[in-house]
Amino acid sequence: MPAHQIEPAPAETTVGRKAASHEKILREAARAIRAKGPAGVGVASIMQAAGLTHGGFYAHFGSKDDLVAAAIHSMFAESAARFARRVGEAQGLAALRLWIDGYLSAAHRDDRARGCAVAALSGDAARLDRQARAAFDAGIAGIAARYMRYLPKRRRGFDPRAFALAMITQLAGAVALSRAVADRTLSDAILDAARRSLQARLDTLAGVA
Amino acid sequence: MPAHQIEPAPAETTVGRKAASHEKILREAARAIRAKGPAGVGVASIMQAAGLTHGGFYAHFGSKDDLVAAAIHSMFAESAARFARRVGEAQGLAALRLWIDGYLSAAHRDDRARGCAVAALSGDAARLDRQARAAFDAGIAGIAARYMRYLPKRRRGFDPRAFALAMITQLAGAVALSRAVADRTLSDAILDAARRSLQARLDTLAGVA
DNA sequence: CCACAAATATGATGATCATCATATTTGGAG
DNA sequence: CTCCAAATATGATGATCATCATATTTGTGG
Repeated sequence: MPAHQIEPAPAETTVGRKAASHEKILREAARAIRAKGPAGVGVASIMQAAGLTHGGFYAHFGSKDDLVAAAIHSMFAESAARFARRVGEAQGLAALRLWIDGYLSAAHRDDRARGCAVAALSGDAARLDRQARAAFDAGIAGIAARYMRYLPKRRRGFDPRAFALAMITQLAGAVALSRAVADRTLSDAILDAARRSLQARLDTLAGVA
Repeated sequence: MPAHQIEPAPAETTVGRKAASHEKILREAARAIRAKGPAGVGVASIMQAAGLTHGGFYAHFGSKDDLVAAAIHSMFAESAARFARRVGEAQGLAALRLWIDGYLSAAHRDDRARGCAVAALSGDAARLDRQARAAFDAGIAGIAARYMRYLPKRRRGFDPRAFALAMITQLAGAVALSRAVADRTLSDAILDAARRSLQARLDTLAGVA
């Protein structure tokens, strides 16, 4: 019964083409929204990036707000996949160390369009509509849960959830600020400071565990 | 020779009125830009908030971009004053502890229009013009210098500048994310986690110092 | 091979916005 | 008390944008 949700429709068929267009629009929206902000990007330019014209948009999404919410959802799904790919077989704190180094890298800073949604959209999310904010909240909760799986269990003096949340804000805050400043040296120093601070906190955690 | 820069012109005189209007526009711009983002606020609505009509704007600022840059400059000046007022006579790490608790409070989260420019604008700054970004960079450098004055001196294993930068990103990242999430409980947990993490890092620093 | 329906394109519409040209108000000098 | 210049207001202009109505294309079943 759920087979039709899994099987992609043949690309040749009409319905398959519509689905392909839908995905393309979503992918381009996710890129553009991260790069220019939800308010900075227009429906027409997203459609053009997807190789279509603006008029057909409303056959795919009910409104721009709907698109933004769907795009945010897809960004977080992308992030989960990227996390899995990057940490690979690493276990425990070693996995988080790998993730932190990639997150706080110049490459991530310089690829806003494909980077983490939290770093790209924390400043804008508060101004979005209910749907989009719900997608954002769900994404944050998912990231916190993911980090917690690689942290020690709760015990006296250690709260894994609080650690995970503090880690998210340190990571996203550092990347956001490193993009905000124009001076390259300062930007690099910000990433480096956050990386060393977080890795040192993991050292402490390892020592106690 | 610099006297005329200090003496405010009498409010009754024509030139005094213009200066008063200028200040009012700047103040309202600083509020609106933090609340709605630089792209989310229009010249007309700022002028209306200042009790004027849109047309007179260009007698005060050369462009909206000029206004944004000036507003960012004034936000950081405000922040410096707020810091001094809040920490009062406190010295060393105790001063930073006071500041951290105020920064990571629900009151700050809920007053975006008058809060820290870093938390409000980190996500938008990268999209602003040269002038505005220069004002932002200068503000960040000023904050880092301020924090460093309350930290131990540089020594083996401790880099005050790196600590200050990591602190800025943790603070601003946490407030930005606490505003982004719609769920109040999660928002409170984010602020609390960041506060505990930062205060614990200051504990470590005090132990070593 | 043809006609229908789904997918996409073309082309409005009304709203919002930065900017500017011109008109009106008003404090203060004569 | 009158008139000038500075300050502010009124009212365009052209651009961009979300949305929608209508036309055109195109794959596919008959």
